[in-house]
Amino acid sequence: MAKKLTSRSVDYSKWYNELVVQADLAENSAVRGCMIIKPYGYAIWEKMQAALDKMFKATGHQNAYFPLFVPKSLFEAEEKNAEGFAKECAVVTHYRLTNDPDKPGKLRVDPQAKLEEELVVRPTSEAIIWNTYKNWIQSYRDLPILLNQWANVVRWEMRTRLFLRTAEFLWQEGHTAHETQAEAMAEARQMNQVYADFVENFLAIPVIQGVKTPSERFAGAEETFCIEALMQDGKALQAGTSHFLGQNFAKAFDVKFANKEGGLDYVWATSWGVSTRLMGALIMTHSDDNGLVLPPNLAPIQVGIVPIYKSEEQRVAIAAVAEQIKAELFALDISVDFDNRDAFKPGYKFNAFEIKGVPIRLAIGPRDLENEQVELARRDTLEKSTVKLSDLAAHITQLLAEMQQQLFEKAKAFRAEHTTEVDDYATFKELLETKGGFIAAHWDGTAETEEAIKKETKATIRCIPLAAESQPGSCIYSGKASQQRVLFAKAY
RNA sequence: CGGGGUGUAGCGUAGCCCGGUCAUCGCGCCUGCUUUGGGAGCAGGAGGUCGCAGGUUCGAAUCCUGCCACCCCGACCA
Repeated sequence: MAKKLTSRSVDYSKWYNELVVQADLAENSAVRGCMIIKPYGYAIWEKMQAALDKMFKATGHQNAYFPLFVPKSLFEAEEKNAEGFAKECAVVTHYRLTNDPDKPGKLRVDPQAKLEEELVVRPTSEAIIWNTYKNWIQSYRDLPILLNQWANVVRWEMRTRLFLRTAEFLWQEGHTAHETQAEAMAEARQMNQVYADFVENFLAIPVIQGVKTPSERFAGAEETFCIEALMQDGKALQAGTSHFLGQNFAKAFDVKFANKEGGLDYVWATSWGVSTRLMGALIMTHSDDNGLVLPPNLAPIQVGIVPIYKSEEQRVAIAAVAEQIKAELFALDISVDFDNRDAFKPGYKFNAFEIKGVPIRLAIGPRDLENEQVELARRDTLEKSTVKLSDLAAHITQLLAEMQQQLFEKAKAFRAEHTTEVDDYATFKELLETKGGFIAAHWDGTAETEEAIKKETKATIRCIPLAAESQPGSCIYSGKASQQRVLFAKAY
């Protein structure tokens, strides 16, 4: 079962994997590095999708869908992007299988069916989309294009882990085209802000907004904005990115438009995405030794009801009350699961709801019936209380909102405790090994220093925070002058 | 692709060095009874080509050879 999270000595990865399985979210597939998302896990993803989609629409975006396959010639058009992803591409080379003459009953790839041009399974869709935008854009009147697609992508990573890094994953990717640099830059910033709002308000995970250093930038981007979160084991997790792509893709795919002055300009671009990795962030931010803890806004089941009875008569009477509560909460748009299965005992059901992270659990027994009350247990604090039936709906409505807020505050307090300003390299190294978390330190701005620190400590610059005030200092590694602190951490 | 390791029931495992009632145990599953306010107890039961293919031997989960798969460490990474 789960071990203590806070101890540095535990095998966190084991804890994480066990938790994912126990909470019934996902499992490894027979396909290498791929993941099967189970119904309960997918329900959470759907909630994320719904909330994000609403925010995208509110900022003027529409959904569309582009092909899974990218012809190699298109893929390689934007050199930096192609180079960045080349090492992790799945490639389709044939389109047919045939009976194997040497092994009866077996199939082999038909050598006759070799594709004229290989198809890359998209690791991201800039190439195929910009090849399309070329045909859609002639004039400034065609701009901006503000599209998003919900899709799967494939990145053939060496090492995989449920939700955090799987060979195939689900995500949304926004791809926008603009008339001016300023407009594209504003879009990239806006979407990073949308991500920050979403993750903080729905997942209850506090994030730091920042920009990536050149070496950590998305392949093909001129600026990468990101939101960085801190997990309970002190490691950082990149939760979302938004890229200002400049005119790189427009130039690679020759996307020009006639501007208002009658000249011809290259289009300015952005792309932005978040993935099922957010599920990993959710798990690692809030969960405890008893299992998953879900913020009410994302919980597929917000209230679980457990009946406690001895006789069939009691069971019927309790079910009547439970159904009534369920109907009342349903009318308030609160999702309820009344677990009336006779094959399981109450203790088992308590535990099952706990593992799944159901925010509020109600227990109703004969005692409660008599007193017109229920026992209410909240998942985050594990506290129990007794609530009168007459007050129940109002109480739950308020409590759910409160829990959402408190989970966020708790995570924020944790992050504050685990963010340290450091001015010398010895302390920096020691902190990484002991306390972990974010370390705000001065950096001379060179890739060499960044690389050296990474080699020596495994810590990377997570981001240069947008909100940071300028503060002169000297680089912890080289001692050279620096104008502001950046955030270092070991990361997933 | 380098270094290390592991394949035994749905899952997790013992046995392997030292061949011979060894196919072990736990979880899960099925049946019955008793239970039900924090993961039930007892009794009975089902389920395994011991990764695959050869070899050595009277006899192989165990020894040998070759394959295959997976895991961990490194390079890579949302």
